[in-house]
Amino acid sequence: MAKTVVFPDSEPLKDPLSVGSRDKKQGGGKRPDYRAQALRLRPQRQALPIYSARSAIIKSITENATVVIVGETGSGKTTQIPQYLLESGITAGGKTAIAVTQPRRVAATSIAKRVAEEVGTPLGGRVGYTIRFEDCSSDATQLRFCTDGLLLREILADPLLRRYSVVVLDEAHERTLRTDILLGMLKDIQRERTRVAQLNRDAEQTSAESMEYAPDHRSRGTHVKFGEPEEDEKNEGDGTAAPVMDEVHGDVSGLDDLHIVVMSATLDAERFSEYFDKAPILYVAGRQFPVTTYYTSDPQSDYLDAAHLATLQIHTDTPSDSGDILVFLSGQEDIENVERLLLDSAANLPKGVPSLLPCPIFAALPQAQQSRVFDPAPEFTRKVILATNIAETSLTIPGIRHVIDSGVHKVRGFDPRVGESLLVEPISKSSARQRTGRAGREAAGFCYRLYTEADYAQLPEDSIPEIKRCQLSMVVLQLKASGVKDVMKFDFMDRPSRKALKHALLELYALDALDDAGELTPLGKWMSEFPLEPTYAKVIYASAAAGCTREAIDIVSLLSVDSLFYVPADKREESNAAQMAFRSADGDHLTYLNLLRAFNKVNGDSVWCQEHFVNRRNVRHVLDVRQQLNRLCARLGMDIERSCGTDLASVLRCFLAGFFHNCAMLQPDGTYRSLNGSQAVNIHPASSLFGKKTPAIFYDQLVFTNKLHARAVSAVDSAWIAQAAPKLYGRLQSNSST
DNA sequence: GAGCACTGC
Repeated sequence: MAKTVVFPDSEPLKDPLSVGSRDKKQGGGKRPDYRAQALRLRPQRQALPIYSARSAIIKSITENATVVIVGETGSGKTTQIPQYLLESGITAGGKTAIAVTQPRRVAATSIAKRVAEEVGTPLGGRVGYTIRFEDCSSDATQLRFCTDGLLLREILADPLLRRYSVVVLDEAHERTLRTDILLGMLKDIQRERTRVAQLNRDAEQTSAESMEYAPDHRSRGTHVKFGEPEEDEKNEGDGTAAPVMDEVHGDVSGLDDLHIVVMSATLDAERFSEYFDKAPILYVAGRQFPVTTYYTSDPQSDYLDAAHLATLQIHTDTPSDSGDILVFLSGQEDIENVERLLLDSAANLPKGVPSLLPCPIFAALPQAQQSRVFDPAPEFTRKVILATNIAETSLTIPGIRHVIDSGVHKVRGFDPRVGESLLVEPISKSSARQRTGRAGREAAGFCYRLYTEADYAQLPEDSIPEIKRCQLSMVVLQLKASGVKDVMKFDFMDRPSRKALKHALLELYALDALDDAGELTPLGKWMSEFPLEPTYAKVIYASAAAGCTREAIDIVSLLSVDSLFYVPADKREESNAAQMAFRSADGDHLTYLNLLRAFNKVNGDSVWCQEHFVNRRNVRHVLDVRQQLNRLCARLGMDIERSCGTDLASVLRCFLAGFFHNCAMLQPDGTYRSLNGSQAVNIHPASSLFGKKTPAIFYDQLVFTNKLHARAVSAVDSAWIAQAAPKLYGRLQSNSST
């Protein structure tokens, strides 16, 4: 079944502009000479390892419903295969398009740019990209790069993905939550498209007057009214209306089969192949420089210490022009510790040894400091990049020849009984190989694993797919909204536990997104329109009746990033003082709101942000989310300017419509206990309510690290909790008066 | 007394 592609292929590439329709905006004289540029890049394209397999790849994809392609780093699969498809004429002269999904936004945009250059068209013409907040595509776009999350949203609007004849899933081996949902849904869509296409072909043959399609299994749009949510619980919705084919599938005449291409970097291709009914697997050789791997002879009890010593050893034993050092650590704390150790040692290096410059990089680090890893090191200096997993896949740092692998990373986990966790765990073999590969991007390199070879042998082959270790309420809502009746029977490539699925169903039921029969309610359908966790969508819904939609949208947007502030380890006091300016006695939600207002007042001034330890990039992301939610809410008929003014208690109250499960009460001994599980809950030290004895609180999330921490906490009156969830907590008395 | 990485019409 599996075959290796090594066929020579002498067929020259076609003229990029002679294939398919031409771009609309031509002429005018001033436009850059795209064609000349494409011709210039052609020799590079033809020199890629994958080029020799070009015709075999096209043949396999056009002849099979699904093809799995394994290509190592540097094979060129990501940029070339989409172009081969474009050249193959699979888009029926431009009537249909090709979608290529990426797990990350930057990848989608940068690859689209590169491919547009190679094809010889302006970006947004025949080749374009679409990511959240940014659409660089047009009606002429036949090759669209997008994030996998975006294609998922597209399925909600177009359940059969009618505009596409091919969907390419890149980086499928990463098994992100969205890749896994896409895999399942695409399999479904492919089956339905084949059926419809067959009917179309039959109809063409017999020219039958009326075609009959099987009963529709997808739900139709319904609407939700605002103003009196108490009253319209029951009599809302039109779910019983007779199905109208066009509303569901749109025009299906002429609809053809959907081709799926699964691209993966590792050798777990067999599993993808099995999942897609034994789809053929093509292997494409990559181009990587050799990396020599070393293990420690004994297990290391302290990997921070080991990382520090290994760095010094490499630095003194190899010439400084032999490349920079990249150290993989688990998180900010690790990184700051190793940085401190290195700075101490760097100050005491023997004479004649070049300087050592530690460069930390992790997601929460402000942009300005992140970009330092890309700056060339000063004269006679070697850079040591101290990184989290961010350097494993998300960004590639040039100049790296030495990799030090601690063998650990932090993993977000979820268990319906224990809740969410964030713990340091050993990495997988494929992750270790990925880290190693980072030393061989530009030349032969070295990888130093801070664990023994025997330990390596014990590591799991692959990490557990995200879908098996995260909350599923949003996944389930999305599946329900795209017409999956029984999520327990959905064909997941890796099935989440029954418990986790049930937990999600119960959560959605509690939020009134599902009814007694487990069917999507009109409110549930409404909530699924939001690119948000269902709890947040519920808060926005409740804000209409509470008269605080403005504030609800603001705060929900603020909660969509995980660090509004950046606190360097050595400036905790200073930053605490600076943050007092925004602090609300009611807790973090209103503190964040104050921050947003202050940020807007100074127009996001970067000096102001620095002085207040505000993460500017993240607040700007908040503004993007806010704008998107504003538009969506306006479209759904909400009054987005409806504000509660100074009555901010009503916003907090409104949050309980989504967060009644996330409440805790102060105990006589000064600790907190959660209302739903009676677990001991600790207010996170970064919270504005830390150390305060607030009688009743609700929190945005509960995460176990070394303790169970409530992050983003606000004070509430327990009577509000009783009113938000009378069946669960109706007995609670108010704690505000007296 | 302390936060891995992503994503969303």
